[in-house]
Amino acid sequence: MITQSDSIVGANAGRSRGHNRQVVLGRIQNAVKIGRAEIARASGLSTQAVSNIIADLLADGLIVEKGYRAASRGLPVAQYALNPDGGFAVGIEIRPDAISAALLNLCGEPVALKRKKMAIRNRADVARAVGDMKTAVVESAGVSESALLGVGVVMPGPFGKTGLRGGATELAIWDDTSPQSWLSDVLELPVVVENDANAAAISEKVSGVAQGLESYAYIYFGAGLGLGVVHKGRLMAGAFGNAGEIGHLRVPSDNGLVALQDAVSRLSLTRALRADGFEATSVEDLSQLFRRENPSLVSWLERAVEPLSAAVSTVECLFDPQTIILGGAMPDNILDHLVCTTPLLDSSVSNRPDRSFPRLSRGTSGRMTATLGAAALVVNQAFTPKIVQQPQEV
Amino acid sequence: MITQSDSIVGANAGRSRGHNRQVVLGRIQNAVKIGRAEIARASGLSTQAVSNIIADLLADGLIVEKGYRAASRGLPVAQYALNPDGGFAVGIEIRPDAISAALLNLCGEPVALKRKKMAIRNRADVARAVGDMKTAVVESAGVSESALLGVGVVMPGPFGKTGLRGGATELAIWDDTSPQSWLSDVLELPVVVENDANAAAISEKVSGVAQGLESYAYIYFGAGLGLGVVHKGRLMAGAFGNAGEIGHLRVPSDNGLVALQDAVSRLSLTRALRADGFEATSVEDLSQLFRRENPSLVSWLERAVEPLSAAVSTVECLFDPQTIILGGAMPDNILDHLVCTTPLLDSSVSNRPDRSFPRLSRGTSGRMTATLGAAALVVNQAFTPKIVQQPQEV
DNA sequence: GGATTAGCTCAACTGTATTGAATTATCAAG
DNA sequence: CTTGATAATTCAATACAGTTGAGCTAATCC
Repeated sequence: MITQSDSIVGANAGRSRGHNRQVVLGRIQNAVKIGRAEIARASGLSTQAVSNIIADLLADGLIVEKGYRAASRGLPVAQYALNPDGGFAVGIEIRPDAISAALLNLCGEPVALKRKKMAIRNRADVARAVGDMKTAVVESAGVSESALLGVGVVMPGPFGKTGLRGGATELAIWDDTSPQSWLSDVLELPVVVENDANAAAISEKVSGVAQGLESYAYIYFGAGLGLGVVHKGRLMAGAFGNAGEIGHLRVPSDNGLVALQDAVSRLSLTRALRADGFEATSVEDLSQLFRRENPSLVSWLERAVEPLSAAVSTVECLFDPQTIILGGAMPDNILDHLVCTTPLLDSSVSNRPDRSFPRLSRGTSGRMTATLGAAALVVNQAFTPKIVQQPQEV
Repeated sequence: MITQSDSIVGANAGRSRGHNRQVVLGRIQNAVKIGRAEIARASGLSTQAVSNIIADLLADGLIVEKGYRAASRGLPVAQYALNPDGGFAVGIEIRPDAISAALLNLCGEPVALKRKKMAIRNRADVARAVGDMKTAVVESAGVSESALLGVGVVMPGPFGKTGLRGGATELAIWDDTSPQSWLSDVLELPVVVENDANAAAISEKVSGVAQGLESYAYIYFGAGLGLGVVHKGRLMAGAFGNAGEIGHLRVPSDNGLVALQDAVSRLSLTRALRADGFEATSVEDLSQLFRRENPSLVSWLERAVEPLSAAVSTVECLFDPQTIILGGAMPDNILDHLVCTTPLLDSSVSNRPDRSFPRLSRGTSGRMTATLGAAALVVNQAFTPKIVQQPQEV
């Protein structure tokens, strides 16, 4: 995703403070309600340091005091929680034919959504559309510009020149500078650019089934099929930002090996339905067809589970995640059906007796998943610190 | 690998210094020879800070001055390089029937190797064997205990209870505490525990074809087949330490779907040869059979490339690595042959026009690969800092 | 009601990195 | 061959952030 390779930098007082702020914020988010002493224990900082940072965060309005709790003995703890209105993140999803935007508060709750059909062909279109949508969504929620944490932008991958046809490549905006940097210049705000699957994955971490999870995978139904992988709390984007092109995985099906997304994806389903004379343009249409046990849909589902099962077991083998989430532009009932009916191999690293999460689960679905995810990327950054402890030092 | 989930900790003066030392060391390792000013520019630290750290590292004997270079104008830069004898890492590989050990210097060059056949059944066996081998290898190289950076231990995965049969699980040493912590107690040294594929992957980073690479994958021929993935300079171990169980991937072959390692692995080759009446117990035997164009071997190779190709394209799809390295307990000539003959899909994210590394390459091979890798894990830790810069802050 | 416990604050202290001026050694130009 | 420009390096002072230990406070336990 065209991140400028996260370079590793030296630490100094200022950067340490920034990091520690994020550590503390992350703990608060994770615990919902927590006191200073507990944060200190969990983060390896002194209570005093945590106290100072808490004071900062209060002053910045990012957190609020949330009552006292008399634990066992001792002075009752003053608890803190995120201030939902302490900051807002804009999420923008760009597709060749439409653009949508979302505004999320610090807790990851949506406070505004917009969607607009429009053709986007070049860089100027993108810049204008993104700017307009950002303004629209911010104004409709009545949020001040200064409360914006940043903008997350989602475009379908793969990014750059690859051996895969199709995708956003055709927007032809990847040529010289990275979209991340020029969008950041245009918007005068921090910008994160990701593909839809990765954004959806982070969305589940910020406010969804992946809350508290460290390592998981998200199989995303877009036009094709994408995979977002979070490992130790961080997105795994691949050397060139195109990891997780799971749609192009070769899987066995009735007619030999096919690309996974030819068997399992929104597009493959739409095509199958159309071949049988059914039309479904929205997620709701599909949901209805499923409720009515449309034979064409049922047959597609029957054909889809085997390839999907192969993909799931591949992901389990290679990533050993805590869970695999299914989500995206599909109705809940279909996703739930897939979660229930996809056979899981017994001979898998994931088939461990002591699991605390199901091997497969359903995530956020619907049209706006990726857009919400775009904003979630920004919220997530506020909570993800930079330091990873290593076992020991030299 | 049963790493205690790298928890994220707060930064303070001491930890910042530790981190910065590693940043500086990492730069020196990467550049081979480098001056303070350049390190400062590359790491985002002031020259003064780098100067102080360099003084520290010199005092600790980890680096040495390596001549002056009169660049264009100005004062000639005083250059520094790693001191090969500045520290040593012990690597130990445990198998059910044998144990081997290696000693690597700071530059990643082997200075001692040992191998011993012995049955290892329980924890006491492991503790004794590891201790003995460590002593043996350290004494044979005449290195002082105080120069030891740590011990890397490699055991074949998968770790813990999974749905996979076989593997080191049967050593039954995983029950209560993690081997990492009790071995560390026994040896009174920092210990890293990893599986063979991951160790081999890191070995290539420390002194091999992956030097300077950020994200790559290593397909490791052990008894079965393993995958080690390095992403942004760090090992990707999976939530439970069992990522990369690529051998259990279901791939298409002549007789339907099979586990990859039933078609491509040392064991599968040995079996194929035995079925045709040939015996090959060592890597050298295999190399000779290959040179003599043994028909049984040739036929196995012909059958192996298709499944291997499927695995390679799966890895490309899901990880988008800079390169995929083939290595392990196979002779160079066979690995080279596989690198050349394995078909690579055109429709892959990895098929980019601007590649600077081949999609497939050969890594270190032979019996000791994993043992060397075990030690490389320790060396690598000395160079891998804890802070990952994030695009921006809140 | 006194002892104990635990959260929290205050103030002094410490460790690191930064800053800006001074020093040194080389190259390039006159 | 001298002079000025250039860049690496060091020195000394400063700033920043976290730590430490004493002291305060408000609960629970006995």
